[in-house]
Amino acid sequence: MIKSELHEKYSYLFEEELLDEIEKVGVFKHVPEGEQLMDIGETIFYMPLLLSGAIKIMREDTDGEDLILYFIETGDTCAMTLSCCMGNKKSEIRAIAETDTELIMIPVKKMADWMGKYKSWQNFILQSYQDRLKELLEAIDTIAFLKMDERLLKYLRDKAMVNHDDTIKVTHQNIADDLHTSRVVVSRLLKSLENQSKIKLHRNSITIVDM
DNA sequence: ACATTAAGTGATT
DNA sequence: AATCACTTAATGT
Repeated sequence: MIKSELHEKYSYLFEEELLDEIEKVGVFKHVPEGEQLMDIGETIFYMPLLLSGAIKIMREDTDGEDLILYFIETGDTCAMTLSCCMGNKKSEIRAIAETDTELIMIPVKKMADWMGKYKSWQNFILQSYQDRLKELLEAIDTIAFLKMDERLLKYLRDKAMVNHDDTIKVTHQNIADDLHTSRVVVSRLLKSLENQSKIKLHRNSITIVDM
């Protein structure tokens, strides 16, 4: 079961021997929606390879308030673990399962081995690093340059994307927490987005009209 | 029927 | 955009 899923999702990236090694040392894990995978300051021992689902990556401000950075999906890995093999052992971010997620945990010490051994692994790591960096820059742009209503719309679209569903199950308060603003502001902006026919509001859920 | 939680709104800073 | 204060609507017990 693990084997078939692993091959299905990663055979286009990795050669057979590497897939076999991953299978041998990797630990399969199912993470239910909402569960925290990693917290700020925690030591990283495993690098996660996503098989299905999505994970929300959050940063924390000085008062302990959260702010969403981005989502990672199937085929992605965590950039934090990548910088880990360069000496950083503690996580700078918090990771929470956005949906039910299946992943394979690979011991961090294997990463360095495989870097020299498998070209495909090296490519994957470098590519992931690049992807994450790009997403981080995008997150900065979003926070710095977009107005709240644009941020909100982007958030909703991203969320719909990773959930593969244009109806999102959230409360206004949940959104406010993720975007680091207040519930009242979210309610008002959502209302105006609804008036622009971009979304439809229901209790505990929001439907995106035009993707 | 009542309590609780989510959402809507005016006014103020 | 944040906060307060209050209202209204939906849902659970």
